[in-house]
Amino acid sequence: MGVAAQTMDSVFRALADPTRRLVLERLTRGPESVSGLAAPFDMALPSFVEHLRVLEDCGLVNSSKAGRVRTYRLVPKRLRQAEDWLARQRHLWERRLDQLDAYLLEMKEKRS
Amino acid sequence: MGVAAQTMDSVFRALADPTRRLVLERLTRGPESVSGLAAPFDMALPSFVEHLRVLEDCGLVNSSKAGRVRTYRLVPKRLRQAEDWLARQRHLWERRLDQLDAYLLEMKEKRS
DNA sequence: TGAATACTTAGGTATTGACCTAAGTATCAG
DNA sequence: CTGATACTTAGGTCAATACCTAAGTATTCA
Repeated sequence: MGVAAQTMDSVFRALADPTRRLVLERLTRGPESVSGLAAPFDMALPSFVEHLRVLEDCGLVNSSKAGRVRTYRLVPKRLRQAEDWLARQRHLWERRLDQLDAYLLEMKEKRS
Repeated sequence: MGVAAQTMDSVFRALADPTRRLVLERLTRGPESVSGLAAPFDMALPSFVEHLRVLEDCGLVNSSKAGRVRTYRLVPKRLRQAEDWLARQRHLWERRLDQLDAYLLEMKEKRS
C-alpha cells in the first residue's frame, strides 16, 4: 500500500530545512561536489556535510567519490513518494471542500 | 514569488511526524473534536494536543471552540503550497533525468 | 616529496521536540 | 450545585538537531 511511515518521516524531515531545500534546488542544475554545494552557505563545512548526510540517508540524493571529490546527485524516487502523499491528501481534502464552505459561512455569520 | 521559507519549514516539519499525518488523514473525513482525534492514539492528552498545536501553527488546520469542545478542520492552502514546491522540484528533476541515466550507466559499468 | 586541496572524524554546546504526570479551568448534565 | 467531561496549563525528562572548532586522512599537483 503506502510507503513506510518512517520513509515519509525522514523525507519530510529532510525537506523541513531551508539549507537542504536549497541544496536540492541547486542539484536540479546537475551533479555537484561537496565544496561546490557548500560555497553559497555561510556555515562550517562539517555542519554543511551533515545536511548532505540527512539528504542521502533519506534517499533524496546519493553520492560517489572519485579521488578526493565526492559528487552528489538527485534521486527522484523519494521526492515522488512525498509528492504522491501530498497529492493524495489534497485530492481527499478537496472532496471535503464543503467543510471549508461551512467554515466560511460560519465566519460570515460571526461577522454579522 | 515563492512561499516564504519559514512557511515551508513549518509545513514540512509538521508533516514529518506519523501522528500528525494520521490526524490530517482523519480530518479528510470531516471536522473532529480534540478527544475524537486523540482516541486512536496511545498518548497522554497534553502530548497529543501539542501535535494539534503544531498543525495549527503552520496553518494546515484550524480550530474553534464551542462550549467545552474544540473542533479541528483542514485548511487546504498550506498543503497546496507544499505540494506546489514538490511538484516544481519534481518537474525540474525530471528535466535532469539524463543525470540519472548517467548514474545508472556508471553503475552498469561498475558491475561489469 | 611536500604543500595544498577536499573532505572526514571527533567531540562539544545550546536549542528544540516529543513525550510524561499532576493539577487547573470551564462547561454541561442531572 | 455537584460531579463528570473536555480540554488547558505548568513543569520536567530525554533524545535528537543544528551548529561549532580542532585535528585527521586521502589525493593531487608542483
